[in-house]
Amino acid sequence: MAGAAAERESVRDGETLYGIADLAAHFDISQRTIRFYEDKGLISPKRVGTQRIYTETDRQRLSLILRAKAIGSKLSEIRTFLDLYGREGEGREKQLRYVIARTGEKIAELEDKRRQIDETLDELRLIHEGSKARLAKFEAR
Amino acid sequence: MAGAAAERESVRDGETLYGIADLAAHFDISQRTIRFYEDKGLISPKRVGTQRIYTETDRQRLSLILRAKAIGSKLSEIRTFLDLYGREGEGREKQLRYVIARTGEKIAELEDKRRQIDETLDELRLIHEGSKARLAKFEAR
DNA sequence: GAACTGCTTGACGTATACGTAAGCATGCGC
DNA sequence: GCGCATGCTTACGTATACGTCAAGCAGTTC
Repeated sequence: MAGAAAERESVRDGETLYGIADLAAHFDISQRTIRFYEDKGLISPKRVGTQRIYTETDRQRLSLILRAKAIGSKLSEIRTFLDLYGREGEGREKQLRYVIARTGEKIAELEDKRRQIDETLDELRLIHEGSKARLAKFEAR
Repeated sequence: MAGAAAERESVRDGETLYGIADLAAHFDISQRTIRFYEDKGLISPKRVGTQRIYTETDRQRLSLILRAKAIGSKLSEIRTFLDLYGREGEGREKQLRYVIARTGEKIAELEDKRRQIDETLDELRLIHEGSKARLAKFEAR
C-alpha cells in the first residue's frame, strides 16, 4: 500500500482532481454534507483561493466515511476510525497497541451487529416465505 | 415496588407482569426511553390507575424494538416493522402482498448492510492482525 | 401521619446530522 | 461589461432520540 501510494505520488502529474460538485454528484450527497464533514475534521481538501479541491485520496476518504456511516458509526467515531487507517504505516509501539485495541473493539462490535442482522434476516425470511406460500394458496383457488 | 408486582405475578392466568422499572433494568435502558417509545406508539401497556403494566408480549415487543434499533432502523420504521410481525397471522390477500413487499425490501436492505459490514470487518482484521504482527517484532527484541 | 419511594405527566434542554436561505466573491461566455 | 452559474461563509431551522428537571399523586414504612 505504501508502495502504491509512493507510485501514485510519482505520477502526480496525472492525478485527477475533483470539485465539490463532482464528489456530491458521484456519491449522491449534498455539497452541504461534504462541507459539514470538513467542519468535523473528516476531510481536508486543498484550496485554490476559497474553492475546495479534492484529490483521489480525499475521494477515497469520503468513500470510507460513507461506508462507515452506512454501517452505523457516528461521525465522531469515524474520525478515530480514519486515524486508524492513517496510522497503519507508523510503527511506534504505543500507537500499535492503540490501533490493536481500537480495531479489536470495532471488530467485536461489528461481529455482534452482524449476528443481530443475521437473526433478523432469518425471521424476516420466515415471514416473507410464509406469506408467499399463503398467497399462493389464495391464487390457487 | 414494581419488582414486587413481578413477584406476586398474576397467578390467575399464570402470566408474568412487569413494571416499568423491571423492563428498564432488564434491557438496561431508561424509563424515559420506554415512555418515549409508548408516545411513538411502539408499545401500549395496560394501566392500573396511572401506572403502566407490561405483559410478556410487551416485553418481547420491546426486545424486538431494541434489536431493530441495534441494526440501524429508525423508530418510525420500527413501527411498520412491528406491524409486519403482528399481521403475520392474518391472511387477507392485500395484506399478504404488503407484508411480502415490505419484508422483501428489508431483507435486501439488511443483506446489503451485511455485505458492507463484512467488507469493513475484512479491512479491520487486516489492520488488527498486521499491527499485532508488527508489535510482536518489537517485543521479540 | 409525615416521610420516603416510585411512578406520572408535561415542558424544556441537548446532541447529532444535516437542510435552507441570505449575501458576497469569482469566473465564463457573449 | 454584464448576467448567470458556481462556490463560499454565516446563521438559523429541522428531525430524531432521548435526558433532565419540576411538581404532583399513590402506596409503604416507621
